[in-house]
Amino acid sequence: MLRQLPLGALRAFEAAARTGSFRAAGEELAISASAISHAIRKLEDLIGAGLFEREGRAVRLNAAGETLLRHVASGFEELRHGLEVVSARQMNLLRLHCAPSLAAQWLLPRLPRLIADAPGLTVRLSAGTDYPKFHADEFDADIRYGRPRAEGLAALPLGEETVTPLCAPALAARLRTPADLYDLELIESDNKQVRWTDWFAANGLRAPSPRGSRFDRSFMAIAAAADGLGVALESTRLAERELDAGRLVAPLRECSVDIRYVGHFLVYPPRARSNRALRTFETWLFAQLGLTRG
Amino acid sequence: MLRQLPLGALRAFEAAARTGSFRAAGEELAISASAISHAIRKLEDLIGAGLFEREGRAVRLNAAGETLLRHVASGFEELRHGLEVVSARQMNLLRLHCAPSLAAQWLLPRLPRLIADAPGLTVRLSAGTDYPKFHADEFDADIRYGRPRAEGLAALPLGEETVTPLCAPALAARLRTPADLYDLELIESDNKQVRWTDWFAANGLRAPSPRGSRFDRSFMAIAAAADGLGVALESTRLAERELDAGRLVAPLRECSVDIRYVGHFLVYPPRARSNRALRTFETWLFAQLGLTRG
DNA sequence: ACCTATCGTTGAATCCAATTCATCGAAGGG
DNA sequence: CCCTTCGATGAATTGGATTCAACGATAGGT
Repeated sequence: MLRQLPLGALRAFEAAARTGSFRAAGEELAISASAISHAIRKLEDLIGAGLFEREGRAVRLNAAGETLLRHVASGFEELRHGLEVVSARQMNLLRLHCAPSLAAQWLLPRLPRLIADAPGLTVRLSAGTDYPKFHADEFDADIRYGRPRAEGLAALPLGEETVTPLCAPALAARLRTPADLYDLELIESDNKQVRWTDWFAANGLRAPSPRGSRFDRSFMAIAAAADGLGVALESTRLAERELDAGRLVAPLRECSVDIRYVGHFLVYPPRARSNRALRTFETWLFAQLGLTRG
Repeated sequence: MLRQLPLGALRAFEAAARTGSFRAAGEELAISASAISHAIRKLEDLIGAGLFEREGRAVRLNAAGETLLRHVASGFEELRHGLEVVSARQMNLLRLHCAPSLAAQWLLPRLPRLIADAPGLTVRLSAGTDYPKFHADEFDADIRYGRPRAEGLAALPLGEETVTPLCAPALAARLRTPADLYDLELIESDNKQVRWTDWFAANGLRAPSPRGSRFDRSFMAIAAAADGLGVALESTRLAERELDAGRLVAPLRECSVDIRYVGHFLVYPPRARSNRALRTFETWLFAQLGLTRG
């Protein structure tokens, strides 16, 4: 069934259709324009219909050609990607997707350490809120915020994080008790599981009506808080750098009830168990978090 | 970028991986087993890793091979399918998807007439309740029950249908007024927009509590009614054959309010406008239904 | 244990399909 | 009007895919 697939001709067609020129296609494939012409003629004879409109010395795809191009392009892309995946596995490449704030605040600062700890490992990191589609084999693993709903995926909780009010040192003097928050600007983070309402409730207080800035990324809320814009309610893990550098402090940590919860998960398809790069990374990640795997 | 895709080797790999045998792969591709061996060795050299485990005279895919096979299989399938689509267009083939009951009750009996009316046209008909995915180019058009939600599709209403109580002639004697239905078995059709409740309401009566048989396909409800199992509430278009043959009658047609509504739609992607087979079919379909297009 | 059949491997030889070459016509740009 | 660029075409060529032939390994039968 695949026996009579004119693969070479299809490759020539793809290049010609994409570039819109036989000459350009030939250059791309390092063959002559004549070869492209022959190949496309062969295809057209096979299907019994034209694929290009010849207009003088120019060529333009017709409807059938457009249709064929869609299929052929995605088909070749799939082949190319398949080879890339198995090659990547061999070269110890980890294709990692990560929630944006954790990537920026926690993972990126540690990448040099990872490279040092795991010689030969190379990491390709993508940050985004979209959920990567593992079935398309675009990524080996994902660190995501929130428990994944999808079935058939391994999801390892990355330990508990502590959520507490954070602000610049200059503001901390005005913060002795949770009730002092009523007088300050509260920075709200969207898309988070723990919000100001929850924190006030845990401390037996009514949350004030919404005011202050809103951000839809934790790292922006943290940066805003460090700039003195107000008090952010964020995970100490995500604010680790600012806390260590003294740009942020957690003034109520000793005199309030902080919220602990599991925010992030390492997720990958079961078949990735055999991926050497991922195994290396998982071990390193859990060690960095002070966790034992399980 | 596609220049160095070893297409021939990938084809050999696909056959070998699928059949699990180099010899079988060779037979399928009409080349020798030796050629398969050479091709796969070339692939393995290229990616720098093995794809098969050699165990004596047997070969078995390893993890990398499994991964590559998934991609390569779907890639070739896409190429093959692309050629099929453009070839089909040329041979005046209409790949039609259709709601099951309309296909069985209305379209199938008319197919001989279509073939006669449109010489050279060939039809491939699939019946199913699933919505065909046009982006995968599996079908040229769909006749579906209910207005389609999807955007970016042309959806032509196929005229109004009349829904009225239908039963076998033997039962019709006991049906003079809508109220007589209280004494008879009512056949309920699931997945329909018009149900007994609606019909009774339109006739100023309270619907009796559910009793009688239930079917999830109209053609089954119609067959059951023709067999004397009770009274079905169905479209006269779907019951056309049984009504013409006298196996079913519509006893209340003259003394009740029947429900008229648009149940079926012809749906296709905009690009299909240039499809000759579809144009032929659309013209024929509207003529059969006594409709003017628009 | 022995024989036989089957399967995959390997390197050299072979061959045929893909490609090039040479030439042509057509169209656009200056 | 000349010059350049592009694609088409058919015959010639070439190099990469394929076969060939010999070999090792394994399984099954007797």
